[in-house]
Amino acid sequence: MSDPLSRTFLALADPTRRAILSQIADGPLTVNDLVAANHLSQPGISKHLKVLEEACLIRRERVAKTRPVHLDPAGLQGAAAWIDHYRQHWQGAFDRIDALIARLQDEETKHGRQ
Amino acid sequence: MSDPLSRTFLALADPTRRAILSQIADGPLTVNDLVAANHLSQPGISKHLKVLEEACLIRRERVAKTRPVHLDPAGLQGAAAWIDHYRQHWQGAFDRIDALIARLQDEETKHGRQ
DNA sequence: CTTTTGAATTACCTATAAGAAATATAACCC
DNA sequence: GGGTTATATTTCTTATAGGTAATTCAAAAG
Repeated sequence: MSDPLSRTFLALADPTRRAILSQIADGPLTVNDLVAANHLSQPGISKHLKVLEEACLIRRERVAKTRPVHLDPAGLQGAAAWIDHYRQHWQGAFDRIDALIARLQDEETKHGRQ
Repeated sequence: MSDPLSRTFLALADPTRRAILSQIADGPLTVNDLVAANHLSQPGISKHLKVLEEACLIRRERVAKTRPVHLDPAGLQGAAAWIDHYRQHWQGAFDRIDALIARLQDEETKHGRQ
């Protein structure tokens, strides 16, 4: 219903789902592994996995009875690209803030001296 | 209620709010400017701005009657940091995919020759 | 002080999300 | 086939999001 980027950010806007991504970062895990790692019911985990899958943040394969869950770079690619597009602006803002802080500290120092 | 990172990603999970960030990327705009730019009611815009502010994605100052809206790098800093932490994994996945594609193309070429 | 304008808040409605519990599907084992 | 295990789907409830309209607040202008 909503656009892919919104789906991706929405999927990331949940601590459990971010935890799942973190847990599969170093290799695939089964749904049961994820149920054990996140004290949540199995249907709850499956629902989160569906959200992550529709956001292209994970992929699921089929190994015998289990469905190992993998990181999918595609969804994160979109989010990272969007953020990168603004990074220069933020960087500019960082620089301005750094400059402001430096200036204030400098003036404070002068005050202290007088 | 939820953690800062979830608030930030949730704030980014809406096209109108991303549009607002885009519109103020090159300089502050007033609420009325944003109402005109996004066909949405004024209370609607104000509600989005509140979400963005609580996610530390914008700041609002007070100039006479108007409240110019600025980008705030703080919120995006958190989101970017989280994503960067995983970028290496995705990059690894990218590389594996690239390698796979290259290998498949190579085999296809061999097939074509035979 | 009254009016006007910019913006925030409230009230309300509808749609969707998150959670648990129950049930269904799918693959393996005997 | 029948049982078991792994996972998905459905159903229900509660909470929250997003939208509009009406009201309120705040600052400026006359």
